[in-house]
Amino acid sequence: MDAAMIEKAANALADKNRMAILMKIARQECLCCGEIKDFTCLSQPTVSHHIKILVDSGVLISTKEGRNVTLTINREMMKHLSMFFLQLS
Amino acid sequence: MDAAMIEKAANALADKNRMAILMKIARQECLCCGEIKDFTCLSQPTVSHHIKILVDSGVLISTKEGRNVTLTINREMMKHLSMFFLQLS
DNA sequence: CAAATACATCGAAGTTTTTAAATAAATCGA
DNA sequence: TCGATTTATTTAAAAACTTCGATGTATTTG
Repeated sequence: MDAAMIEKAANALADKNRMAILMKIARQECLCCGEIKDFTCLSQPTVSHHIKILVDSGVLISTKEGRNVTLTINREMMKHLSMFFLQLS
Repeated sequence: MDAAMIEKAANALADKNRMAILMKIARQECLCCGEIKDFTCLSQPTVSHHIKILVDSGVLISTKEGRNVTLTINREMMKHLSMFFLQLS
């Protein structure tokens, strides 16, 4: 887990809407894109864009189920992030 | 430590140069702005701008000593960040 | 006090990001 | 197969960010 990966994950969380999506999924265990669209006040393409950033950064994991995409927290990434900041404390 | 504070800290680390500054300070214990300017390839106003973001977000602590500003890691913030991600893991 | 040093602020240029409408692609149900 | 549903992509505009030169402010030194 080098600085570049931390930076990428940080970038994914450096947005109000993406942070809200993360917290929502943290509470609900998992959600699909449509549910995230309903939950936020964003358009479908915008949600798709944010989801892509969260998944590409490794913060979320997406699994396609039929025509739905289910999103869950990447708990391994959360562990890595936790360790990174613990080492700086 | 609410989501808004995490988001702000994440934003501070969502930049290559700011992440490099954090890692440098982590290794060197503390630095002043001039040393950061030398270490990076950035102009003095740009360094000042990045330092401000890092300090305002709570990631770094700045202490004025004469005409120098010394920067250290805010280890309490690092602990909070570590705990936040641990809870999501 | 004047000059030098260290950092902050202002203003502007260039780049990136966020956003949504339009459209495409894939999948499901009838 | 056809229409509906779900998500992705393209495109374009607006907002935000990064950067640095010029300038300002505070502090130290001679």
